[in-house]
Amino acid sequence: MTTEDKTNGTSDREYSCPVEATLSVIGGKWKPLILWQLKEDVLRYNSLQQTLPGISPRMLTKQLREMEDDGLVKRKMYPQIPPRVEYSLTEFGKTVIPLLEALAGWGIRYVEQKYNLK
Amino acid sequence: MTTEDKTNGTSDREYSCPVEATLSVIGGKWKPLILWQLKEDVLRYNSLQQTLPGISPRMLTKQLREMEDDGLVKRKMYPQIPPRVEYSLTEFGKTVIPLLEALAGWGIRYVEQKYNLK
DNA sequence: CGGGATCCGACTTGATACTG
DNA sequence: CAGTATCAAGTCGGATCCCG
Repeated sequence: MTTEDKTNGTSDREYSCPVEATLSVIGGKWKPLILWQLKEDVLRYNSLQQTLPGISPRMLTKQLREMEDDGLVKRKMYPQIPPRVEYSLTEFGKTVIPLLEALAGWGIRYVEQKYNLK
Repeated sequence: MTTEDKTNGTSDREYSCPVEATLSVIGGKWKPLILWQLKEDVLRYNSLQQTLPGISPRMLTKQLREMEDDGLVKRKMYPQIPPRVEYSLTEFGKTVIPLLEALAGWGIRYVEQKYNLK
């Protein structure tokens, strides 16, 4: 961590609008997908990577760390050789699921109206 | 409009996930704010610009056009000198408002948990 | 196995000046 | 008034390669 490369660094930001705050938390390219995978499962790093089509380790780690910092995701590591790390949603993290469902629901209607009526 | 500059061109994209689709529509930096302003008012270009703190004309136009293409915003122009253009939400556009409210609601809880519990 | 460190290109946004 | 045109800067995500 030298000149860092923080992406959505949600730390110490001020939000003029709470919608912005939410989007900065779930708006990462892979975050919705990751959250969705963790919805009802505890998953290891590699399992996550396999369920996500084409995510690079860099991105997976980065987005997981950010969501960890934001209190959505819990990281549990077992000090073994080889290491074993499990990711899961925190209680607070689970509160985003309905939000994701709402976003998905609207997205479906959006796609419909776009390709039927236009 | 020569070499084009399309940003979130939501045209002809394929979404593996409907959440992505939604975010591409409302995820622009100023879009939530613009939609919020239009929630119950019809506004002219300049009025919009004045209610948005620090948006450049370029961005305002771009995001409005995208939302117009996506069927959220209606643009009505009166061919006068000087010109008069009014922006408003379409019926479909109004369906995003509850979504924005949900996002805002969660954002508020997020900020609370972040600064109280940490 | 679960990452960290680098480097880079593409996309997104901003600042400003100008115009029908 | 309601935008365009242009140029510059910032941000995000991807590709590797390497390590404990």
